[in-house]
Amino acid sequence: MLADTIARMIEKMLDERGGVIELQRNDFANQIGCVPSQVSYVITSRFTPQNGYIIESRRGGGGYIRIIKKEIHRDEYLMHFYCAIGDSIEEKDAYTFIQNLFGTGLITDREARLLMGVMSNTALQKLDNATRASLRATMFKQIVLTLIH
Amino acid sequence: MLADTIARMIEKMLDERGGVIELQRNDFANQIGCVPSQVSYVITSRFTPQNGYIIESRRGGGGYIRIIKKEIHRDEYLMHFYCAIGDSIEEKDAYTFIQNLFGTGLITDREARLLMGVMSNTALQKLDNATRASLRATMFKQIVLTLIH
DNA sequence: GACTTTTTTGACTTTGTTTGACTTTTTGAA
DNA sequence: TTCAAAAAGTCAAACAAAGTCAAAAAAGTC
Repeated sequence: MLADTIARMIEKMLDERGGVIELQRNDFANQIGCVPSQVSYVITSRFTPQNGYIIESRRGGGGYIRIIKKEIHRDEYLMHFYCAIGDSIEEKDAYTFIQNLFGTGLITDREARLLMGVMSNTALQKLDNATRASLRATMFKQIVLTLIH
Repeated sequence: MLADTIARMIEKMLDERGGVIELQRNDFANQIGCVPSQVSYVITSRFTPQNGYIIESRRGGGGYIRIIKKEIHRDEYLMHFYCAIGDSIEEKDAYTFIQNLFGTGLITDREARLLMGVMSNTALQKLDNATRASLRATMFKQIVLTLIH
């Protein structure tokens, strides 16, 4: 499919260029052999802010479309995270934290589920509530340390 | 019966293709000589998650239906694993177990490290030795359940 | 044979893609 | 300063799939 092909091309370029590219819509479309608005379509449907991209552009002579792949400053974010943990976390908050890690792409879907599993009340059912919560905090710190690695 | 014929075809393809196929509903229906929704029917009635299949699809130009057969070996192995866990595990044995999961490709390197992290004596330092060990067992069972998913 | 469940079919809906015509913004030359 | 050319943006129509649903038909069950 055309749209996918174009998306792959853009991704590859982003990879090669360290996360920022600038392209001229008409030229690019021409090169591919498609209509210019197809390029717009691909960009608006795939390179969205939700997916971690920033788009900037300018019209007129010498115009361009700039695509930037947002890269989260992992370690910084993680340190921040580490500090936010405190020394006791409820199951619900733990889930939110994990969702967050997933949301920023620091862990995968599966990792999220694994971690929710081991932190669930079910997994920790042997412990009383206070111990559970405090344990989660320690576990979390351990996770962050592993991610910083 | 039509539905069964189609189901057999799909199973055969899955077999030949190592458990993953992608098909275009209209083409496929055409090839068989049936109406497209018949294909949908077969998929929803036979290739269900309960039966160990995962279905993914996309509409629109270049759309497809992807059918994935979950490995049974995996689940079998995991059940075995689950039973082997017992109700108490030392740190060292936990590591061995995790290494095992990694060795058989059931978890990734990173997942292994994350899990070792949360199961380490460090993470569980608040607890006395016996509780730690028993907790690890519960956590492990939770992990296996997540992996079976 | 009456009743229930499963299958078959086709009409209609929703989602995703492609294309082209038209609009807006920007630049540079007369 | 004005205007033409060069971009990119917008939008809607046409097309390409897959999804849904319900009625009719067939197959089972007792």
